[in-house]
Amino acid sequence: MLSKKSQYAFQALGFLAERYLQGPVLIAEISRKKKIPLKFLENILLELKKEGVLESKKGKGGGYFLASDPAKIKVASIIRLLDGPIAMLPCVSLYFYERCKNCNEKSCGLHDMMLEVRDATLKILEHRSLNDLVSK
Amino acid sequence: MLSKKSQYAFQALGFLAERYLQGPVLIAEISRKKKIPLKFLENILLELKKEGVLESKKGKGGGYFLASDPAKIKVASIIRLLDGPIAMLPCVSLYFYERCKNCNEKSCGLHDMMLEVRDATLKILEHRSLNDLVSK
DNA sequence: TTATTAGTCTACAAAGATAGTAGGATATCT
DNA sequence: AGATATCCTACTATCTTTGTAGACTAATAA
Repeated sequence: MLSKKSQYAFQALGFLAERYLQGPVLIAEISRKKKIPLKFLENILLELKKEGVLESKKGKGGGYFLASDPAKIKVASIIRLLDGPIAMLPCVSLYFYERCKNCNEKSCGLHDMMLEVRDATLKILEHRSLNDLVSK
Repeated sequence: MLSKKSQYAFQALGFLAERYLQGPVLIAEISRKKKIPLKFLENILLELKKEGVLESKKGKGGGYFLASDPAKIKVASIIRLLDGPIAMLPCVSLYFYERCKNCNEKSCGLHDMMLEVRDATLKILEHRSLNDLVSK
């Protein structure tokens, strides 16, 4: 399951995608509209900023906004930033790979199965962007 | 990611699938062959027994064995028993469903996306059995 | 230049999950 | 009775999750 952090992040990012190119949005507004605990949201947005997903402006008229076109920001990449691996096993993870101790990957049924799951999952998540979070 | 518990469980279940109908297998043997901490494995197998996946016999000549044909035991059901939901969001889970507070499911982009992921995942895991864990 | 606004940063804390371990109780076989 | 092997409860240590607190910094406007 996605963590609360990721779930909140997607709600916030969806909101920011709707407001893309319309100037900075206050943390407090996102918090209010999306019912996300303010201080928790602060931390999440800050993290997304450090990872280059968001930009911000301080002071009056400030707030957060997407660093790039929402169509270019993949859902898969956000999950990886905040929750880590998408795969169900370390030995089938693209970005967080770790070797299995006990099985050799050439002949491990579980490995093959989870590789299939990973591919099916990424086929979806790598082709969905923040624009897909915007309700039409 | 699957927990260590699930990962160990699949190794043990794969081993028991290979030995199906060949009599009880000792916890100690599984622990040794699959390099799983003995006492941890005890707990896992006991849980799987309580859930009806395994049966056991005490005393000399005892041990664990599959309660039914490995071809009939779905990988998806084992994950649910030990780790809980397979879906990435509570609101798209079949067996652990919980309503979203903030989004309505009719028009939530994330909901739709994660529903797709769930379906793609289950399409694989619901059609794989313990026999698929046995190396050929 | 001072007050206000709004994000930045570090640290902390409570609760829960994870990954085990310990040791005695119970059932079964010889 | 004694050996074997699972059963069961409880415990612990560590990590992760889900936040909260409060001081700091930057930008704006009066």
